Amino acid sequence: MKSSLHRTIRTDIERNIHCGDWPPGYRIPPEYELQTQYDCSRATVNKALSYLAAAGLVERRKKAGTFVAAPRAHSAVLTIPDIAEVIRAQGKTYRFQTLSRDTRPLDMTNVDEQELAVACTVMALTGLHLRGGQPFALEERVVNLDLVPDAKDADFTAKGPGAWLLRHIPWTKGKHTISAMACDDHQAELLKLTPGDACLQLSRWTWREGKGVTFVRQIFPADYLELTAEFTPNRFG
Amino acid sequence: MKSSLHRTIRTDIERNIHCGDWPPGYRIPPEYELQTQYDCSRATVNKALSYLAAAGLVERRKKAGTFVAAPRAHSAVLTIPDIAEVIRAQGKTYRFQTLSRDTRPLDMTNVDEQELAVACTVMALTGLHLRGGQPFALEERVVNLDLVPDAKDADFTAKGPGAWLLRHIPWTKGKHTISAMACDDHQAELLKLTPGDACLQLSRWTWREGKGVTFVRQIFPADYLELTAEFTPNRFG
DNA sequence: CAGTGGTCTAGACCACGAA
DNA sequence: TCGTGGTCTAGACCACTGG
Repeated sequence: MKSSLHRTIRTDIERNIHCGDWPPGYRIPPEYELQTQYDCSRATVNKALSYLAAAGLVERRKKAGTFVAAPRAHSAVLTIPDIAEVIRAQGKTYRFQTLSRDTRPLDMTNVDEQELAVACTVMALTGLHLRGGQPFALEERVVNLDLVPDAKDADFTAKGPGAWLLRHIPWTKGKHTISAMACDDHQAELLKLTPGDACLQLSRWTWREGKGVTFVRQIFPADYLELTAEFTPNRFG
Repeated sequence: MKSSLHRTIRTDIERNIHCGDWPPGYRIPPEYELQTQYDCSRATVNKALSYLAAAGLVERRKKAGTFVAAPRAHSAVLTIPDIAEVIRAQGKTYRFQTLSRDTRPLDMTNVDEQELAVACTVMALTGLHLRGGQPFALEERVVNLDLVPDAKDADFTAKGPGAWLLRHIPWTKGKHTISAMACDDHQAELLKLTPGDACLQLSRWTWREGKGVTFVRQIFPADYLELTAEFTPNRFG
C-alpha cells in the first residue's frame, strides 16, 4: 500500500475502530504520543486526527483528549434525480407542460412558502412532467423573481424548471422532505390516477445566501419513482 | 468575526464562488500567490484549499492549478430516523412487537436478499413498531447470523432490531431506497389500515467489509413519517 | 522542463476546559 | 493549573503533469 503517512495513521485508527478494538468512548493516544509512535511531526498526526474528527469518527476535546465517537445516527447521501434525465434514461421522450403561470407576491400565509423567509415577488407555476406524452409527475413551484428575474419569461419545455434554475442560479442551501400521500381528485385527474392512489411527494426549498430562491412540490405516482441513498462512513475516498 | 486564518481564506473563496464572481472553471490563484496576499505561510493556504477540495467546491490539479468545480448534481444528506426516538420525541411509549422469527439459509431467489451477496444463515424477522401500543410501522428483516450470532437470541422489545444491531455490529456501507406504495391486505390488517392506503416504504441494506449484515424493509402509513434531507455545500461546520 | 500541489518537519504560541 | 488540541511558521523535498 503506497500512501502518505497521515493516511496511514488515519487508516490504522479507522481499522482499530471498525474492528471493535477501540469501542465508542475509547481514548485515542494524544498527538504527542502518536508522534513518537510513528516517528513524525505533530502536524502529520494532527492532519490524520482532524480528518477523522471532520468525518465524525472521533470527537476531540481540549485538555481531555480524542475519543472514539458514538455510532452516528443513520445518515446517507441522497441523490435527487433530474426528472428529464430519469425519463430519457428509460428511452422515453421528456417534455414539461406548463399548466398555469402567474406573478404575485409571496403568500406568507402558506406554510411552505413561509420558509423561504423573504418578502418578494414570485412566479407561481404548475405543470406536468411528461414521459412519452403521458403524465409522469405533477409540479407546483414558486420562484423568487427578485433573485431570478429571467425566470419570468423562460421556456421550461425541454428541461423543466428545476434544471433551468440549476443552470441559472447557484444555491447555497437546500432542504428536502419526502413523504407518501394519497392523491386528491384534482391531482388524480392530472396524473390520470384514481383519487386516493399512493404517491410519493418530494418537496424542496432552496436558498441563496439566506434568501429563498424557490420552493417546489413534486408528486409522483408510487410506481414511477424510487429514491436511493448511499451511506459511506468515510466521506472522502 | 473571530476566526482562524485558514477559515477566513476558505470563506473568502467560498464567497467568490457563491456570488458568481468565480464561475465554474475559474482558476483560483495558486498557493504561493494567496500566501503573499494573506501574508501567511503556505501551509495555512493549503489547509483552506484542501478543505475546499474535499468539500468538492474546487478541483486541484498539479501543475495546472486549482479550479472552481462544476455545480454538483442535487445530493443531500438524508437522516434516517431511529423509530424509537421519533416516537419518544412525540411523548409516546415505544415498543417492538415480534410477529415471527425463524432461522433459515439466505434465500438467493429473493432479489432483495440477493444483494447481501453472501451465502449465510439468516434470522428472518417480522414485527411491528408500536407507538402507544398502536401500530406505527411494519418491519421485515433478515440478519446474517454468521456475522451477528448474538442476534439469534436478542430481545428487541425496548429498542427495536435496528438500534440493537447498530450497537452490536459496525457497518461500513449502506444503501437505502425510498418509495411510496399501496399496502396489501396483509399489511393493512397489521397496520390497521384499509387495503390500498398509501404508505412510505423504506428499504435498507447494510454491509460490513463487503459482507451483507442485514436487509430490512419498513412500511409506514403515509401520515406517520416524513423524511428530511439537507443540502449544504460545505460538509463541515 | 518547471509550475503546482502533496507532504512533511521542528519548532512555536495560545485557548480551552477538566482536574 | 497544565495537558491537550488549534493554529501557525518558514522552510524543505518530491511527484505529477501541462506547456
